[in-house]
Amino acid sequence: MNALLTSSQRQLVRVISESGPLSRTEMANLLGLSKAAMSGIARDLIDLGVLHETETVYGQGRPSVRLDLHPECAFFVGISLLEDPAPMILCDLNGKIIARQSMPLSRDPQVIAEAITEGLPSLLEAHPSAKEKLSGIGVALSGFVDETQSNCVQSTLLNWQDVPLAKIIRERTGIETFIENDAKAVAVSEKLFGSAREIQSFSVVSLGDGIGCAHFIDGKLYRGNHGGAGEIAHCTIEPGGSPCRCGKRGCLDTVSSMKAIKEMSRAEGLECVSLSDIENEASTGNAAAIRILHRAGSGLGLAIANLIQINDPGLILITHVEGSFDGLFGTVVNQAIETNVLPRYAGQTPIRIKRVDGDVWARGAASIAAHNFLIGPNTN
Amino acid sequence: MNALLTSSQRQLVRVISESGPLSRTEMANLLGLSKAAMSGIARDLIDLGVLHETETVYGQGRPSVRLDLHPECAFFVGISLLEDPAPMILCDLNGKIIARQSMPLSRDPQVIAEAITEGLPSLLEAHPSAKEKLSGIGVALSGFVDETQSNCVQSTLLNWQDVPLAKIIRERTGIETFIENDAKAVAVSEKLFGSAREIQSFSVVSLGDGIGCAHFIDGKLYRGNHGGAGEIAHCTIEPGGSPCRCGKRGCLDTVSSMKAIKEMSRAEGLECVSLSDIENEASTGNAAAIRILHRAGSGLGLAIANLIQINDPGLILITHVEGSFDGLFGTVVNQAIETNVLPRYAGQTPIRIKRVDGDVWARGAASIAAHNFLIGPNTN
DNA sequence: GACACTAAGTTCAGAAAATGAACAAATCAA
DNA sequence: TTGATTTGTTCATTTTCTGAACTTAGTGTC
Repeated sequence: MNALLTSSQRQLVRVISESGPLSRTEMANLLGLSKAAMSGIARDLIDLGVLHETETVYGQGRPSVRLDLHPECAFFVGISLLEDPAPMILCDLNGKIIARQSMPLSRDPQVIAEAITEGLPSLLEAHPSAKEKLSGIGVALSGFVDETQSNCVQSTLLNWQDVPLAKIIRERTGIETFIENDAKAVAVSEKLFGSAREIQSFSVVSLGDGIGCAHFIDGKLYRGNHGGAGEIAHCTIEPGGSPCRCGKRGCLDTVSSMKAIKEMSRAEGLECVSLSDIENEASTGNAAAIRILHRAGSGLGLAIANLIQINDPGLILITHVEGSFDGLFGTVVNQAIETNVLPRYAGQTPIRIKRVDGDVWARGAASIAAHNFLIGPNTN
Repeated sequence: MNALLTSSQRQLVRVISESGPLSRTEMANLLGLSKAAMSGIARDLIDLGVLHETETVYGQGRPSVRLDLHPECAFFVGISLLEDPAPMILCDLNGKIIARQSMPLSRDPQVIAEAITEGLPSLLEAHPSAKEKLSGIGVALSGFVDETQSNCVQSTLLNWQDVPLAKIIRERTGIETFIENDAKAVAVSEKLFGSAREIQSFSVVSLGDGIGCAHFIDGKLYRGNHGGAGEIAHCTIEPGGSPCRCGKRGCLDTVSSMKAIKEMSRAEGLECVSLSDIENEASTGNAAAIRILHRAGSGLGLAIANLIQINDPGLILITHVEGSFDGLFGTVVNQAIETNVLPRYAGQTPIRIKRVDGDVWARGAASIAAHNFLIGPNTN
């Protein structure tokens, strides 16, 4: 179906997915087409079930009718290989999750493909229309993915090297499949479903056991020359600092990741199992807890400040699963960003904090499939 | 003339400017058009004088004829407002400088426009065809420029705030004019005329009295949300370090710029007026000189490593006017990059050093006009 | 409530751009 | 010399877009 859309239809779908519902006239202006051409394109897409008419807006003259993507014109499956068991969700074109289950995680791509194939029927069971209009599978994983979103070039976590996972799953299930790095998948889902819809250039920093980061530049996910754009976790923050598992020293990952914070706490003899625990300790005046949070926060803040200086994004979106940004840690992060960004820019770059639930990765994965459905792999 | 080209013609011109001479069949494949369509488009562009046939390539079957941009189909004037007197050059579509003169620098935009208008006749005097085909003026300056390349949002050096310089010059001379930040202009000239032609994503770091940086991402200059992408000079490199004129502390600019290196030398009592002098001192074992170069080199290396980690560019091009990269400074920069980049990427990002002459800025400025002529402001 | 006024969206003939297929052109290989 | 091969052209046809006139569905005014 994707391939059946003409290039103008594609452009229109893209514009709506970025800007939300628009009238025909508005779309004609945005795309630089005549009203006549728009009229035809819109009619075709409505007939195809891709668009539908929504609200009517009254002003002077004939009211305009806004067109939006029909949320149920396509459905997507998203799978996260970052957790065990691996979550598997079904969602519509708006990113709404309509079914959820899980499957065992494996390091063998064939076994993964098999598990997905076996899991699909029950996932789709209660949703016959989704079954019919299933348009793609997305898989999120920790590692480097090539620009075709088909091959995992390298994954330490899964111990992979050049694994054509997408092709394997595609062949096994018969469904169009794309894979993506975890942080990049989250960025796409924020662009497509989330709070960064209308922003052309922004970066997502995802804070969890590790630290991920991905950039949208001029409306497109920028993956970098080796798929490594956004590897902020291994920026040197403390020159000559603690050794990192990557082989260098003083990486951001060794200072500000949740894993690092917890390890530092343990080393200091604090009995903390979560960020909240450490925040609590700090708020009661525990010097070690304060020191750890300060170090972690200023490290992350410095890295983000560098990112702002280098790329001048329109938004920094920090996602975190655990803890909160209301405490000392968040305060220090914000302060460090302020003090390390050019004064005339400080405060000019919106920093948005978003607490995400356990579905982030799976939803991100699904958004990769949705993105390929909407925009297509080749951005003409 | 620019406006007279159709969108297909534009695309073709762009492809050739990126890939160099191509046969009609190759272009048809690259643009996804039929041979028939290509044939017509090529004919039109040849008739317009934009393209011309170059070498004939023999293989099996009918030989193919490569088409290239006609270097004399358009001429551009480039002016650098970074020096006094301000250089003013005339160049063709290949970036070849065919005339050169200078004009007095001023802080008054009206006076600048006047000086340009007065300088044009003598610049064009010996080149009647250039006079006829003059297609644009480019101006490079130190400061922030908005995305329309018309307004200087802010320039400390010129003490400007929201100056619509391009419009003023355009109105005074009657010639299409674009302005650009110095580092970004150099990046464009490297993409258009220089060694980064075929690379889609790369960063230029220009080392001089100050440090500039600009990114090409997916074949387009990325200027950032406030035009501030590439402000690497004010990344914090030494937290809590020396105060910078920007108001922060420990900026790269305070450690690694030529100005900083010279100031540090003076503070150490070294009688050095150029980088070469300091390199000489260092090579004879002068501890202070070695310390200064080490500090400056590792600062710059760290900043570039951060840039690589964050953006994973296909090339880092370091341009420098003064000194050389053969000595201690260059060695330390390279080492610092190596040790601060993810080991599995170290050495994967080509670092190219380019010594540039005094025409860089003016040629960069001209390339901005050329870019707008070739690709147009709106990238459709 | 009749009337003008406004702006959205449609229709349709015609222009513009791209295609497919057949063909001409220029070479190599045997 | 003949056939194979590939580039590039031509032309009728199809696809896509435009301009202008028109229909539609409201608001504002008297």
